[in-house]
Amino acid sequence: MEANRPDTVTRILDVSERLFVEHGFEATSLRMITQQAEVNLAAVNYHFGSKDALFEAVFTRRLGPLIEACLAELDVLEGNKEGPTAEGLVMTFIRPCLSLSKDPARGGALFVRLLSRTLVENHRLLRESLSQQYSEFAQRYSVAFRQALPELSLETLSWRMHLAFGVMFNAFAGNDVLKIFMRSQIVSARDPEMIVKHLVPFVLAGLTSPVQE
Amino acid sequence: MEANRPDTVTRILDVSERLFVEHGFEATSLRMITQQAEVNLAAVNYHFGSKDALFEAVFTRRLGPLIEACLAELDVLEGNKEGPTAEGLVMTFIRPCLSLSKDPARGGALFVRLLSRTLVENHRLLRESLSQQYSEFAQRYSVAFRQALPELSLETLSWRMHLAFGVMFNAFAGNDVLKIFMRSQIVSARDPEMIVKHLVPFVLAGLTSPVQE
DNA sequence: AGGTGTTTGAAACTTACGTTTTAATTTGAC
DNA sequence: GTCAAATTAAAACGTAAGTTTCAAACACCT
Repeated sequence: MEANRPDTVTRILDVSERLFVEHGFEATSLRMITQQAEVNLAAVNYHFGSKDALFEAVFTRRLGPLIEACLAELDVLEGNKEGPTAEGLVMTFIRPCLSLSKDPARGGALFVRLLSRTLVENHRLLRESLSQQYSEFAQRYSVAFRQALPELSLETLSWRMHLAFGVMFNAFAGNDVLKIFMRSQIVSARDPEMIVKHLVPFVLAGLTSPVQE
Repeated sequence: MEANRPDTVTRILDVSERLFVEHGFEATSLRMITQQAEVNLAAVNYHFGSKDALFEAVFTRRLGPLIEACLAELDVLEGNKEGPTAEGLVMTFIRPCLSLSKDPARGGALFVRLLSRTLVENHRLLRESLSQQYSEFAQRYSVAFRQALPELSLETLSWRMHLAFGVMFNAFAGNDVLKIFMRSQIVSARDPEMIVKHLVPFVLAGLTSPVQE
């Protein structure tokens, strides 16, 4: 057929990624996917086994490299003489997200939105398979943030990391709470450069704010 | 039958609220709802018309009062002589959320989670019906934050409000990004008092952080 | 008590879903 | 070119979904 038309598996993954983000897992039918991917209905079950397995495949295709990129950035940062700073740590997460968001070949910002959706939906995939698979990720960041912000108690630091990663994920996913209420939403809310420009100072301020007594 | 057993409509709403949060709109069937609510299957369509209308009813039952409570807090704050502070403004939103979260009779923290889920899922209900219905909410906060933080440019302020409301919603919804990766999640992540203790300083720091050049 | 409008109950209807099956087609090695 | 394996195509299967129907039960007013 055509030269640069991706193969069946890739076409299914690409279309699924987009549709899962747009409509969610449950509301996306295999017939929608196979129709838009221009493949036969049975192709999904043939190549992936089930709709659940397809979802996992869509997910792991992007998450693995993203985590790897963060860990690689952490390696570089920890190679420096002086210990990691909060800003340096935040950027080890921001940069891979930004890179992913700007690369259409890797799904652009789609995957971060999918990740965000899946998180909120509390999928069993995240609770079971992935949680222990990427436990190194959280472990490394926990240790590094303890070094970068030693003046914070363990409880406070855990909470701030929780809040910081939450707001970062949300920002990259383009989740705009205020858009429900506002007619004029932020026009640049999904421009990756703009995200970083405003997100990083916000997160850093929250992370490094002096503890209240 | 029993004395304090709520009527059919209320039982349906209560069960729906919980199930929509747990499984999402699409994955929650009317048969699940009517079974747990101990009402007939046809009762949903009789009282609400459709599953979509039921969802809207579940939603508006809580959102209206929550918005009203925020606006009432804003009224009080704006009645003071000196203009509103960022902290005062944040608290006008935090207090009603906290109050809702602590009140089981009003669904406790369930509704905030439903709101968060619905936001991320980008339901048409939020895009269409509710957006203009509660536009006063965003309008009032926009004006008030402009007064409280006059040194920020309009762009920066919009972004910070966007990020601040995002992290506040997320915190109250108990969305824990790191829980995918960590075995030991924050145990207190859904204790309302703990949320406020750590959330408010974080958000305030982000909102009032000096602008970078 | 009788009668009217409202609510509930049980069943069926239509549709769409994920999956399976079987045959046709294509691919790749010898 | 041939044959076996892998892939695609088309159709059907069983199930569960939202909705509708219609009769029975209930509530309320005079």
